Amino acid sequence: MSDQPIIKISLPDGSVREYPKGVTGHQIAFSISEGLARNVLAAKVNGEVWDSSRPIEADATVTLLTWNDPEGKATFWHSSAHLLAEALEALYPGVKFGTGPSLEKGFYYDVDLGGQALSMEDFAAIEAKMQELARGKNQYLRQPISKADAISFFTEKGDEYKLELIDGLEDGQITFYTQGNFTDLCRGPHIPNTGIIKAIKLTNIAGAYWRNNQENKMLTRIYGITFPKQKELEEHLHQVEEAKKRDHRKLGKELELFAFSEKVGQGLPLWLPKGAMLRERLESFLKKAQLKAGYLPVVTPHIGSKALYVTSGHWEKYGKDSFQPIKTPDEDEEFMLKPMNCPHHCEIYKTKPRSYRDLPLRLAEFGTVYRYEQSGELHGLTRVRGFTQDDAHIFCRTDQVKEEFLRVIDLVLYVFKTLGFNDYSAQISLRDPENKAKYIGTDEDWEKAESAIIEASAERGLATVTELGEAAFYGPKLDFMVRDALGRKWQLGTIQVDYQLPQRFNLEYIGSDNQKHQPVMIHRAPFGSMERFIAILIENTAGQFPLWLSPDQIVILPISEKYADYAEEVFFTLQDQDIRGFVDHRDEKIGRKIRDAEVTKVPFMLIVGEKEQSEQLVSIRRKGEGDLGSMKVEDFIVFFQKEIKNNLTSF
RNA sequence: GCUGUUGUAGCUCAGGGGUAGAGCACUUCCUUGGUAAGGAAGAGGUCAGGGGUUCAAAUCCCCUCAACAGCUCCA
Repeated sequence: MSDQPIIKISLPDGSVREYPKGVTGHQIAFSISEGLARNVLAAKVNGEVWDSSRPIEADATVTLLTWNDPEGKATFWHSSAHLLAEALEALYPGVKFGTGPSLEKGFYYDVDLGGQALSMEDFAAIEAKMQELARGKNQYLRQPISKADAISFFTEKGDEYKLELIDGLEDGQITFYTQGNFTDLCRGPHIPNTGIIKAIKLTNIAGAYWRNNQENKMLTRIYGITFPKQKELEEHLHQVEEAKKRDHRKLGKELELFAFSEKVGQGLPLWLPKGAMLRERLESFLKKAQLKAGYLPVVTPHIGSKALYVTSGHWEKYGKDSFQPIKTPDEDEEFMLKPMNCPHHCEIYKTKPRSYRDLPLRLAEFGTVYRYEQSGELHGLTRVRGFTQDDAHIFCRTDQVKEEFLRVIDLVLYVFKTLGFNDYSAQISLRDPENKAKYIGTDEDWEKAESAIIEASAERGLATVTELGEAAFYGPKLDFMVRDALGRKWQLGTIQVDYQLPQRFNLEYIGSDNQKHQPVMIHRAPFGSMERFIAILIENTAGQFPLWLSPDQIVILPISEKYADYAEEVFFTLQDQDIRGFVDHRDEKIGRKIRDAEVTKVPFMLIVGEKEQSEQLVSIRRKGEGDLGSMKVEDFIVFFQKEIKNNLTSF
């Protein structure tokens, strides 16, 4: 009616429009343009995402969400999960449902098929059913429901998982959503109707524990992804294929960087010559920076007596799940493969009395450690059982913690920047306030350590996310997380403040007051581990490493065997300038040699034939770019060294 | 650790109850070639390992190991 109350809707462009009370997101969109109305998937009302069909009853700030908004996609995929569930219920009567959320890319639904096995071969039929249901353009209908009615609905259906979820919900806050013949317990929101879902692909199937708890039953998790257009699905699948080509396990084999052997053992990488050279370069790069940053190198053994880990607390915490103790001919004598370097470093600290003038003491070691990771966790070089940490422990006074922490952040950022790791996130990992028993140490120490990390991160302007319950058992951490080619997240650099170990090892120093004090320890590793870092480096660069790291920097390609001597001469000149590579003496045509050099990702090809030999030149070809013309060998050396200098700045 | 899938030549993969296949790589020979694959011949496998069914098993069944995907874990 004309005297309907009016409400004010603020839109993202700053405009404020008036609509009758009860207007929906869809109606607002329609008043702007028909095209927008067609594309609206949901509406963000005062910061909360709503169905675009839900009436707005008061003045509000509204953002209309489309496929271009992350929240629009999330809604689309969540609704797709419901569509999957509807298809499953149609094809597998009696199926029970766990949860079915959207993901960063796609969605899943956890289901219990009552012992019936489902495989990827069944996907085609399920996808077809989903397509059929999508074409029905069924609306997603929201329905608030009382707790009692919700319980009776799912009791009748016999779905104990939904009943368990309802159990944790508050009466009056419960909603159901129905599309077609399928009704689900769901907070929403959803897209207007199933017809918007045009392209459907089920991608994977795997087990997942109910409510993420190992003690619970394992459900079948079905993953999928959907798009509003077929073309977008095709593009997505293409991208996934491209990403697979960057997988470090594949490239590591192809480029002969590392290998695994069943006989050596699971999760124990073998570094091949090219990989070892790459790794050594990375090590010396960091060693150089650390020397400038005031670190002192130390070297400690690969094993330590069990007593060392009893003192550190690692024995109690991880003893059962570690490689088991090494015995000696001496009864009762036991050693452990070291799972961490810190206890050894604490003993180095204790080799002499320390004065406050000695602090901070920064002890650095590329220390190889061994951890018995769960077999299901092992993954290429990113999760292994023997790996080398670019470890260091900073022993300092309480008043130096923040300054030291800041200096470590700077070092980590330098490392990341030099290696082109721009896409990282900084995560502050604190202890789980609900479960303090998992950790050692007093509340006071934890609070001091946690605030030191939070302050230092803020001071360096890091964009951080905070995760509760992710701390190490002895202290909070600042972790630098990156993603691999397939989008999985891994921790690389880490900085941890620790008040516990100094206590357990009775570390002390004499202060200016001539009294004994306890130092604070900072554990830190900019790479994290050489193995994982190199894995990510391989994936980031697709195996095309920066010139200074490349195992072979140049290859010399003689046109024929007649120029072999000249090729050797050029090679030795370059080798004298520390330029790495080899001469391709094979009895092949130049086209073939070029192709093989391209495939093995050698940055520079130096072609030598009659013309080059007679004029003392080399013809330069850059991988991926092609012919750069001819130049004198000396000029190439200058050019080459300038290249390296440009992307390898010092700390 | 759990659930599922997979395991055939150095690599990528086809095959499938009746003597083991291809391409690339490798070896030898021919070719001495100018900017992304020259030609020919040859060699190479206990079909992951163990057990079972069968006249016969690489193939079917069971166990073990490993890899892969996800979950759980991660000092």
